[in-house]
Amino acid sequence: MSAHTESHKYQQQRLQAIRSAAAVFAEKGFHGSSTRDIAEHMGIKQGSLYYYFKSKEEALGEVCLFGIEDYADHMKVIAASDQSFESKLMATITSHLSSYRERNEALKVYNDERLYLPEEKRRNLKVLGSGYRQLLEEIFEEGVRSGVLRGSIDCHFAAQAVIGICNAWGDLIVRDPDLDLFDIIQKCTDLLINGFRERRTIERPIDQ
Amino acid sequence: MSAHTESHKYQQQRLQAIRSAAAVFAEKGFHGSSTRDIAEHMGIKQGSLYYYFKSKEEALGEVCLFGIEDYADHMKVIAASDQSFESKLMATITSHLSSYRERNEALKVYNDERLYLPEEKRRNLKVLGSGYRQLLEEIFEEGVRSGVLRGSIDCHFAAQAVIGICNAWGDLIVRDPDLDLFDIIQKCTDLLINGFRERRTIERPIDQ
DNA sequence: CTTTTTTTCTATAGACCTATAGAATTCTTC
DNA sequence: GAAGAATTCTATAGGTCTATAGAAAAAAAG
Repeated sequence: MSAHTESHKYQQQRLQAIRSAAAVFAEKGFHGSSTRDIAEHMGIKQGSLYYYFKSKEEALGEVCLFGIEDYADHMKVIAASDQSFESKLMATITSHLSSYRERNEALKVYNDERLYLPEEKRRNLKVLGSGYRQLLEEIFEEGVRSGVLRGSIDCHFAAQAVIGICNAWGDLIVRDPDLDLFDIIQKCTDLLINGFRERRTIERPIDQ
Repeated sequence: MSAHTESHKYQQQRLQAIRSAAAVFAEKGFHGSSTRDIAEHMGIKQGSLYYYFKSKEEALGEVCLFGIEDYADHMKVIAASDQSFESKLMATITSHLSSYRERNEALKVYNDERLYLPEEKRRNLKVLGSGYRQLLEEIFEEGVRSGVLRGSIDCHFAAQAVIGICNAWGDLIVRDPDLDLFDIIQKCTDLLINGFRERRTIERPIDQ
């Protein structure tokens, strides 16, 4: 029963444990992963993992939090910035998809496994996730007010659609490292703004 | 070791077993579900389940097949039909989303759990899934040729995007039975065709 | 009603998994 | 380099899970 000085090494290793759990959960799912898998991934023995987590479930909670947290933070920066609607949308998609490619697997775990958390923890996480969606929704509302977007669109639907499409492509990106991230970002943005229909009027494609 | 007369009752019960497995897998995931859960769901004892499946994994395989099969069949009907691009797209979305709401949970299991199947079975399923996407892609190509869609769009991207957005909304639909299916179908179709941008030109909204 | 076949049940072997306890090791600090 | 603290290890209790074997029950056939 250690008195948790929260030493430097402890913090470092705990972070590593979260990363390892994220990688393993992302590949095999929460129930398909064993604590042995996670421990092996970080180069320690199974029992030692419990120095950092009080249970496997706590590990899942930390991974989900890690996944959504700075992701939601990033959204705040975008929402607060002084860009056009189109730039904000593209920045959102870029942030979302990049996080799948580069950052870590925690976002995927948040998306796919959080429902295995106990009710209460899930509610806490939902606050962050809803906050994210809310900010995105407000970006759309602003877009409508400024006349860039059609007045008839449902901003709640729009925000969900962006998140959905990003998660779908995120999964594909994780599975296929050869996919061109920037190409997908552009096409997603283009789709959401312009749709697929041919127009008789000549209009600039979205400027980046 | 029965000689499998494939009696009427056997077939009936096996189908029930697949349905039960689909329901349980959809709720708890493959690794989170036990054979006891599945058996209980169909009102028999755990051991009896092995009269219908040789392993839990085989059950997953059957569920995935069941999920994608008539779903892909339905796509063939749509693709072969003699409708406008817009009608075909809407029919596709309708079929996809309705299957989440009404039919069964097998499609969700196909989407989320098939990667836990052994390599070979996964390849077999991939044929069906790719066929589905292929048909959708061809619908888009036809749309481009007929001038309804912009010539600049990437039809492979478009098909993936449709599938992605349908799966994303499908998950939401499963979790929230109050969502208005037809409303979502219309908004998805509208988004994919027209995008969110305001146009100065006056154009009819998509006719249904 | 008896025999045969199909379906379900009970019981269990054998594997694996989580979480804990206490020993062993490594790192700090004096 | 000795004492104390932090980290990792080994070993295991106690639980659950898959899959099988053989008995029992139900259904079908004669």
